[in-house]
Amino acid sequence: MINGRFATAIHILTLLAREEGDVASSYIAGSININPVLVRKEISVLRDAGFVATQEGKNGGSRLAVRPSKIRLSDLYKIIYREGLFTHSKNMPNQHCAVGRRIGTIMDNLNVEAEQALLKRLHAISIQDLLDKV
Amino acid sequence: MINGRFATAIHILTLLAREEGDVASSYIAGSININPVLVRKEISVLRDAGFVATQEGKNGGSRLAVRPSKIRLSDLYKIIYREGLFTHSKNMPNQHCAVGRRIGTIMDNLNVEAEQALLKRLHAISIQDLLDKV
DNA sequence: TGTTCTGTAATAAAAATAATTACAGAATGA
DNA sequence: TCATTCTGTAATTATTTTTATTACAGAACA
Repeated sequence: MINGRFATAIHILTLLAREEGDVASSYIAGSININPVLVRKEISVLRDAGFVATQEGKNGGSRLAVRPSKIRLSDLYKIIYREGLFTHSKNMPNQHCAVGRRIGTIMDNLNVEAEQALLKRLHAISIQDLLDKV
Repeated sequence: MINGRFATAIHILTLLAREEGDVASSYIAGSININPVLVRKEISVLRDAGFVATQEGKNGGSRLAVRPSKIRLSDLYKIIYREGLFTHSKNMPNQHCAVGRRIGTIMDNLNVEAEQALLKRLHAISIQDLLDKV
């Protein structure tokens, strides 16, 4: 679902987009109302993607590394749902049944279609757009 | 995610679309490789929606109640994800923070946008279309 | 009237998410 | 220098969600 990590990432980035200096993970966690460790983990993903920069040590924290208008939600989606939002069931369908044999491929194609539709829409929305709504 | 119940429903309907008479839940469960009770539960939802008809008792089972071309995946999606695929986190964000105060509405809007994009695509695909691929 | 289906409730097991604890290392500055 | 306050990350626990199982009443049929 689009919540969970995706919502967390959006919240983090929108918050950072509004703040001047380095923002501590505990502060961000206080705004989202989740555990600071989860924030740090998500930030490490965002950092790997080049969206944020982090300063360790006292008075440290994170800040945006690019302009908010450069962060599209489609990028975020791809980073976070690397393995596809619409994942496989791990129960192997019955291969002796014609439908069971084909359903895997059918669902795969469907997932691709669905994700493409989603990404196309998310591509048009940036963190700046969300920021404008705050 | 699009799997789980959604994939189950699609599998059930595609199977029923290929079969002549009433199909038992245990047979369907054997094709999907899940528990028959889950199949019966999902069928009860599909029945409430008017897509399938069920015959109880010996030699009973389910069959399609409408033509496969009349069942669009967008309909299925709506039936199954009544409360929205992209649901809320139940942690209330910090209302003393400007971002925390607005993020709920922002995510709600985003979810609507995302679902609309998804539904638009799913609207163009029917069970008949999937059947043609089997 | 026994057999074989369904419907559904209740419970248990498994998987996915989120929270917490713990601690080493980095930067700061008194 | 060294106490303080940050981060990063591993390990564990707790919670929630999803799936599976068990159980049994009722329907239809031969």
